[in-house]
Amino acid sequence: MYRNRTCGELTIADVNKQVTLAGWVARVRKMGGMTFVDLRDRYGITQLSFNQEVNHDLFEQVNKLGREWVVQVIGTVAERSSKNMNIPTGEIEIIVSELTVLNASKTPPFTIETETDGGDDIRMKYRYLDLRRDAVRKNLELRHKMAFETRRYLDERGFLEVETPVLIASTPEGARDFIVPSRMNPGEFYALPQSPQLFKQLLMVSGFDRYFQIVKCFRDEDLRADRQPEFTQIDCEMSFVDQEDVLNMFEGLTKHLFKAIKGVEIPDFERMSYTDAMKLYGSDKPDTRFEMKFVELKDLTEDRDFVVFDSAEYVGAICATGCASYTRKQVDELTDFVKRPQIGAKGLIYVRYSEDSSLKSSVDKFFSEDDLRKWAERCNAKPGDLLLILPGETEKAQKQLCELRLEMGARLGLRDKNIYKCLWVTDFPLLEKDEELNRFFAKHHPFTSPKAEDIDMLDTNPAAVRASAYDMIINGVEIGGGSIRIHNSELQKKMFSVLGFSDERAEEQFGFLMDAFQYGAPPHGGIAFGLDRFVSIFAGLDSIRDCIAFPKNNSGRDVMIDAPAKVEKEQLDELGISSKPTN
RNA sequence: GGUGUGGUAGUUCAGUUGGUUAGAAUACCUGCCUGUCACGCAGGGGGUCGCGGGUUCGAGUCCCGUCCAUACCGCCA
Repeated sequence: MYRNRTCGELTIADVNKQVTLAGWVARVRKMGGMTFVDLRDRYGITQLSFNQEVNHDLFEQVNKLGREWVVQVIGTVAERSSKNMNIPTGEIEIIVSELTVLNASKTPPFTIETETDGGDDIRMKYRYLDLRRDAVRKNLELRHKMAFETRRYLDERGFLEVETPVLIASTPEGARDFIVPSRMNPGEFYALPQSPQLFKQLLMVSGFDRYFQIVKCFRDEDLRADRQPEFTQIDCEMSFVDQEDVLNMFEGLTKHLFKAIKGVEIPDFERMSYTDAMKLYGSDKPDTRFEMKFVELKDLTEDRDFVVFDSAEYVGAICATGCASYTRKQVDELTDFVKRPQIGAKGLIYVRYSEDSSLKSSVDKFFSEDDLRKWAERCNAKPGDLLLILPGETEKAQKQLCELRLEMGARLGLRDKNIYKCLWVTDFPLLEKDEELNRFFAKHHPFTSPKAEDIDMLDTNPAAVRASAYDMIINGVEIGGGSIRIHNSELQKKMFSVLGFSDERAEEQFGFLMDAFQYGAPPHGGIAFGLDRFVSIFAGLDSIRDCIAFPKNNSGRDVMIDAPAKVEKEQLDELGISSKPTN
């Protein structure tokens, strides 16, 4: 037996007990005639105490220990003469009688402490050491709890977890697929799933009316702080449901997770149509922790010979509460912010609504104080506020104003990580037009059902057709999304035709689905959550990498195992693949 | 593919206008220390300034190229 207790559980109640502990040497403090060792496992830290006079040989032995050595000790729990109330085990220590080195360790490249001195790069290379740190370990524990509570909630409601294949076929729409060559079928390839979409719909046809799966998905696209090439979804599907049923079920799941894990009661989610979200926040995933909604000023800005406004399709403003005192420098910073190429505004117009009720703007040459007052009234501005105005082509200006709004929210401290605002965005457009290719793409995916009342417009005005699709947004992060699916083969065929698929191509790619729909497909719909993002929100993380045990870096590399890597020519030959020499 | 930021000791960073032998903290090693818990004190070792080229009497510092990391844009049904 290596141990009978862990390093996080012994308290004053255990005094005089003989215990066996095993763990890692976190720190050795040599005091001359005494040495203290912090012994660490994933449950905590327990202090070991060694006295030169009590056991000279043992004392010699302990003074040879280095950081991260793995040791086993047998000893007696004792009350400390000087206590450390900062740690749970701080009232006791182990008077060690026997010490066994189970394994020595090289000095780690960075310190294994809550506040490590290691940068991202080195921590990823030695991720197995990074994971010893409690900050990182806690994220994985949280992740486990969330997955566990999700399973509990869904199981209690009759959901079955069913595994779907990882080696599937590539499909044309959506993200780039990861491709896997088939040795037994030379020249042919599997693809890794971007989601189990088709399989879960087929499971509905099979009668598994409540399905879920916590499942890895794969997308071969560039990475971001919130995007990994392999990521985990809580994938769900239900039969005999309408949109309202799905929303209620998974609003319930979300509330359950908040309650069970964070002890937070979340009120009923706000709901917002896609159109409103775009109009009021310039985003289909608005951060609703703060208002600062867009206000349209176009009609109030006309006929003053200010060409910037007159030529603009849209003039939008946000009201930054209490920011009238912003200095020239601060306003310039904001101007530079919106002029960055990533945002691309030409400039920023401001109106300062001073405490003395006077109004001053960067466009005083064209507008009277009365004009400005009308703007301020419409924005519901009070003395002391600052209006920030961006003109331009509607979609672009709204996007820019959205970035500015988020920046202002951050500057004003309105994006508190401990506040959670949950939101359903609904009524997404079914289709999105690619102007270059002059064809429509599915905004969600090609299996999303149009709203019943909009189906007629599929022929006449496809762009106006709304989908029974919905996203769950928490604090401006897209946590999940789903839709009611098409379950009728004729409508599905129609959808493919609107998307520009020939009958032959639709048949070739998705014939099995339309076949299945002809064998009694029930009405169904579902949703998928990004578990990594969900955990990150709960943990207050900026990057999903911190809640993934072994994440990829920005270039899609695992720097620890050094993947991806070249393979032997023999392997390629066997697969019938010729390697293209690269420079 | 693009834009910004960064790359200096094991690690995290500082390094002025281009000017002596490139510094600090921490980690590591040695010694002292019987109640520490970020122990303390004294001493020591440790550098291809990412890489390549250029300008210059002289480059960590300026210029060009390149690689890597990172945030974002494009992309992500």
